[in-house]
Amino acid sequence: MYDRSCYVVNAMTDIADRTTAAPRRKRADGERTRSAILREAASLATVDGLEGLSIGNLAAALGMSKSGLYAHFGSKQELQLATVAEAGRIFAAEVVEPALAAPAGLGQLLAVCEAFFEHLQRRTFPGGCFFAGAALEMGTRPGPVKEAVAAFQAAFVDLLRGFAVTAIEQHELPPGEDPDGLSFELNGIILAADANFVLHGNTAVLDMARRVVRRRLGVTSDASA
Amino acid sequence: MYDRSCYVVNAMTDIADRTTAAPRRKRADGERTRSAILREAASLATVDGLEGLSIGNLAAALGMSKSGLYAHFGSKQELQLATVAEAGRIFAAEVVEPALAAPAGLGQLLAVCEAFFEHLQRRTFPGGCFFAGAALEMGTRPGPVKEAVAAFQAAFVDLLRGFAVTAIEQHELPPGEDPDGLSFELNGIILAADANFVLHGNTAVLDMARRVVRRRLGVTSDASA
DNA sequence: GATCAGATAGCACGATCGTTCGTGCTATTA
DNA sequence: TAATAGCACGAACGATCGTGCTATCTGATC
Repeated sequence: MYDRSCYVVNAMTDIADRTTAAPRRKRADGERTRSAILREAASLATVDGLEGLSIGNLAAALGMSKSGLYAHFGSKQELQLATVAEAGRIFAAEVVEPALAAPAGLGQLLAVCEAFFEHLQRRTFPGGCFFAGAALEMGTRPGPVKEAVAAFQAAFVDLLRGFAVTAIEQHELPPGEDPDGLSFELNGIILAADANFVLHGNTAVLDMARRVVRRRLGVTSDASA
Repeated sequence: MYDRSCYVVNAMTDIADRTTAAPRRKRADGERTRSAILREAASLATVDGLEGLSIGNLAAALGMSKSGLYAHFGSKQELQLATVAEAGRIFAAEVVEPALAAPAGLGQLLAVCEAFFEHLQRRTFPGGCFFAGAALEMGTRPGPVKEAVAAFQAAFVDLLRGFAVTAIEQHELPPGEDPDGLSFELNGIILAADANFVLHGNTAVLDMARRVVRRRLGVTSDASA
């Protein structure tokens, strides 16, 4: 069922894009600045949180004025929404898309976990996984930002689930395996890896997470050396 | 190895208590007020975060003045440390101690997970697990508050690990089982349950988490009805 | 090259942040 | 009962928050 994966990936990539109306931009420098702002915003948000992210700090980090930055979005909430969308694009590019190159089924399931651990280890963001932090932070704050984060998180678990279903169909996993339970578990391992990595900064927890994933999926750890 | 569990539990209960110097209190009403402040602070922190928790909001929620509240702690960081300690006491009382009543080994492993899920379902805190949110939030902010949160999180995983070791010694788990990997996994399931519950507010994810835990521990789900 | 919309900056606003100070009030104790 | 000390208060501080308004500048279009 390749269609299912494609659907979910497209959903993940475009989730927050469709939450913002078309801005009708004309000049290229503005678009460049906007991209630079969002990249920095996503990075800062993993440290200070989406709510703790302030216009003043963000502008100072980019060497521009508060009002000049503010004019790109019109409100803090729009900035947050655009930041979530940017983080989604980065996540899709760094974690999801590399996994799609792997063999469908168990291969993609392993690949997406490995890509996530590399995403952490490479320290794309100083505060670990953007969405892990954003989910816990915004979960208690109703509004469009929370909805965007929740939709992305659900789409990611759905992606895992789709890989698991294919793996079961291809008899790479026991027929009695529950796709919902498995995707829930793998998501948990990913969250535990992020939490421990952020808290203790030790890359050893990522190796532990890799071992746990392989063991859970019944893969003989020949690639550990 | 009952001593091991006791050691960890005491460590968890007292982790943040020893981080604050003796305040030399004399009057009973002050102690009562302080307790009320900390209970409310722990609750508010699961919604706004430990950093987003503001003196003004906290005072307003308690119907007292900012300065009157502030005098109890002397700085926001001291308030945060005391709040972490209070949350630790609540977690120990609601999640850890009930589990100690269960049969040592696998029984305690199951009981502590179940107690955690009930802790969520009962909505002790409006924002789910205090430490799950605090870990992601403070992980990127070096200082004594982060250290207290990290110590508590490590102590909890150690608790799980101790239960797992006992369960293996008692042949309730396969001899090849890895206590580090298992405690890491269970911690992940707990984090996933919290994240999903907070994001989507659906108690169904808790039932899913219960199923996943029982299946992971090889328990026949006779208690599902 | 003139025109115009978009990009950026400067300045100021009301609100809220953590924090400090001085002052009564009250529970405790000698 | 008088003295002491902890508790709570109102007011105010400098700083920063998100958010507007206005002016200047600059890249794109004819």
